[in-house]
Amino acid sequence: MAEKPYNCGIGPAFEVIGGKWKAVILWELNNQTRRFGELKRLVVGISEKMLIQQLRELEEDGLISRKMFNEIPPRVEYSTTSLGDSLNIALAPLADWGGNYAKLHDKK
Amino acid sequence: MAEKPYNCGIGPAFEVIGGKWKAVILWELNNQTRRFGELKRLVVGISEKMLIQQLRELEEDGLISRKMFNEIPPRVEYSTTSLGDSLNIALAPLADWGGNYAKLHDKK
DNA sequence: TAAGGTGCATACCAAAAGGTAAGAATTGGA
DNA sequence: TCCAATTCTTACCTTTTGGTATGCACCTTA
Repeated sequence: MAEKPYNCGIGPAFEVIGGKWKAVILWELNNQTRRFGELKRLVVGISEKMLIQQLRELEEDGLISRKMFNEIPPRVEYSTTSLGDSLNIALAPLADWGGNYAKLHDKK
Repeated sequence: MAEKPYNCGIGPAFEVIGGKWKAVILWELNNQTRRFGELKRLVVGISEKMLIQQLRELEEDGLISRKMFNEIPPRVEYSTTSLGDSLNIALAPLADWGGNYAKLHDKK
């Protein structure tokens, strides 16, 4: 998933938050800092490998930032950047739509 | 890409418009009916196979409708349903965001 | 001494998504 | 007669994505 050019913004947006997990992860970081373990619990069904991989890519794209504390056991906190915040705002209507759609299609 | 449950609407939404093409296709149908060939030209880079496949799935999910005319050569027109319209509305902020993001990252 | 909590990394594999190429059906027109 | 236009199908393949399993490093606590 990496093509150009696009005649609208949908293409670039999906390059950044496409895939199964990224939007959900970013959404969990909306307005709150989360530890790695927290995210693992919140994002139901994700494996550690995927979580790390997606967090790295979100970081590379400037959507989230990572803060590491030199403690034992280790502690790492993830939070959105201002760019990530702006994306979350843009995702909100889509999340609403998805919520309604899920209700209509009786997904428990 | 087909899991449940989700704790937010982002999951279901991405089940429906996830992937490389669907959102772009739906976007091209925003407020206008398009023929198959038109879409092929508008959605830059898509193959016929992908276009048909994605159109079929969008139809199954109730987002677009297909009108076939018994003419030779054949003519088929695609347009959004009201559900598809509501999704396009929800996608608009994301498209805006993507447009800005693309500018910032000098993707020509 | 052993086990557990944390945040990773890595190797290997399976599944899904996407791409390429070819062809089918129909009729009008050169 | 042969080709063009249009929508769609099919077979085959490559790439991407995601999943499972395992291990590491460090310290705390039992």
